[in-house]
Amino acid sequence: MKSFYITTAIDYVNGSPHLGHAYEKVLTDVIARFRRQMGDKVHFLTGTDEHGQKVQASARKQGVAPQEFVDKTSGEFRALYDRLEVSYDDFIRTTEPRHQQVVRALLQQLFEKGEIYRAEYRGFYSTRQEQFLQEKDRNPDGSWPEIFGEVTEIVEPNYFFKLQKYQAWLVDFLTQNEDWIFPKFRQKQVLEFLKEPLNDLCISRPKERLEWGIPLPFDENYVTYVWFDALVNYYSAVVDKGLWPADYDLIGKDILVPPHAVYWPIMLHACGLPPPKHLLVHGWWLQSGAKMSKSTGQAVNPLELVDQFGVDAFRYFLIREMNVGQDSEFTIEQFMVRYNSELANNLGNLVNRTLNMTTRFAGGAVPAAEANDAPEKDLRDLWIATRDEFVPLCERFQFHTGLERAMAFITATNAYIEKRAPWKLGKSAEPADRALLQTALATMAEALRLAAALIRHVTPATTEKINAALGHPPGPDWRAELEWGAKLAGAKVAPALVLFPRPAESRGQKPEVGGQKSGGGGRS
RNA sequence: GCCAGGGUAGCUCAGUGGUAGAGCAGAGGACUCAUAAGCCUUUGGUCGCCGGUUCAAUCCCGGCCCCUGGCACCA
Repeated sequence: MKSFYITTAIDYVNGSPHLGHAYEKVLTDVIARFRRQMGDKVHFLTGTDEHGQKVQASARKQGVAPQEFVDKTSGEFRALYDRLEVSYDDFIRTTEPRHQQVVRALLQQLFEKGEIYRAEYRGFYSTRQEQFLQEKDRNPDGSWPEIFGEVTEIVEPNYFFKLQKYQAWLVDFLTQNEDWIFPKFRQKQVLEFLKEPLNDLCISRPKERLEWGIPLPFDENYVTYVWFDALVNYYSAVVDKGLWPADYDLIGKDILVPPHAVYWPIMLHACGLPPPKHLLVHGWWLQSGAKMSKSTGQAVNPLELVDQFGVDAFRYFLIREMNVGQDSEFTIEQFMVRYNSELANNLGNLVNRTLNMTTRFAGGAVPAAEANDAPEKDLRDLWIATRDEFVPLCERFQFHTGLERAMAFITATNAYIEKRAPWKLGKSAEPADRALLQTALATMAEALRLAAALIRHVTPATTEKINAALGHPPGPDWRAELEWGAKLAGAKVAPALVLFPRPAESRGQKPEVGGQKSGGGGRS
């Protein structure tokens, strides 16, 4: 059994989870579920990033200890992912001892090898914001914005990691591994970035200014600053499991360069470890719609759609709408279009009419097919083509196209039903008509079962409900579930099932999705 | 400014060196098992602009315009 280790970015807990966080985890989950179905032994890691200046400041502002603060906010992220049926195998928190130990061990190792040295760090510091500022924080005229208060240039000793030393190695690695990053064009951006010489990386902060961090093993007056703390989680979580390197690290495009594409592989290389096999870089959900809803006095938080329309509808939308790697617009209108036309009208209604007709015309038991004429054969041929195309699409992360094909098959199944018109056959006592009726009922039930099996990694609960309604306990082998057969003959079906009820909106009213304002573009 | 992505039907997008595609929306029709769902038919586009290569360009090349994002020690 092939092992497949996949990670998400860990979320910084200084804030609440939003659409961007949710998307990344759902996308990773869809990949993880797909790989499991394909027979891989999957290890799926997610978690939270919990140290640093901002967390320390937020905790102080709330008058609680940092640990108490991160326990609470980390719990929020985890609760969301549980709600979204994200099937992670491990949830790592950077405040956990198992992580801190590994970070300290790696730092000690690098220090002893001379990869870390002490030097003066120079920068402009805002006392009010308790942070170093960057050149891009300046106003166009060179002054510092008001919110930073007094800004002074300070010089303090810190520890640096010899990043520049490995620049040539990294360029070489990227040149020789053209498919390291998906989508491919992102890799070009990294090489572009590497045309400029790197500086070494400052990896510490003195404890008097930042105490909420992992102490450096070789100087307890300092804590680790950011990179060795955050990035190492992918490794520390599996250090004793023999799973490194990861097959895929999923990240947003905002944290590709420099952290994941430059710092991380170099850090690993300096430690004598291989880089992850691949990075998968996703885009952002743009929400210009948030502005629009403001003008109507009704802001929309996409996460509220989960409660209103169900987890699977939400997951379906995210995966159906986004071309992995690109950006996409999130609007409630588009969500409703997908929900109504694809989930409710096309799939949901197929489920209900199938169950209803089986109950009405066959006493609630799926008959055996008795004929195989052109309509059956055509549908079956389409199924074979759809299935054969679907798996490779998923392997290339083209999940949205896969779902489109699945929907086309469902549409064809609806069309097949019209062609056979079981409601007419049901009125006939002719033996030929009876046989055709049985064939039609068997065929539509089988097609529905197959369609549900196909999209299981995106809509696990829906697939389960459909199987249950069809009286079908799925087997352990997903590929076998995709074979057209007579698995359902004799199965007792449920009389009816409305999976995706049409909302008030479709009757001319806006859905109630008011609430607090949502976040921005979808950072991880 | 540099780099990248994108600019194709009202909307969201797919696509190919050889008379432009899908879904949704719009129009018409037949049906009634079903979530007033489903099915059939159909309107609709100088494929961002200008040049070039070619028998032929939306697709290749050059230039330009517009939108989005990145340009490091921030995650």
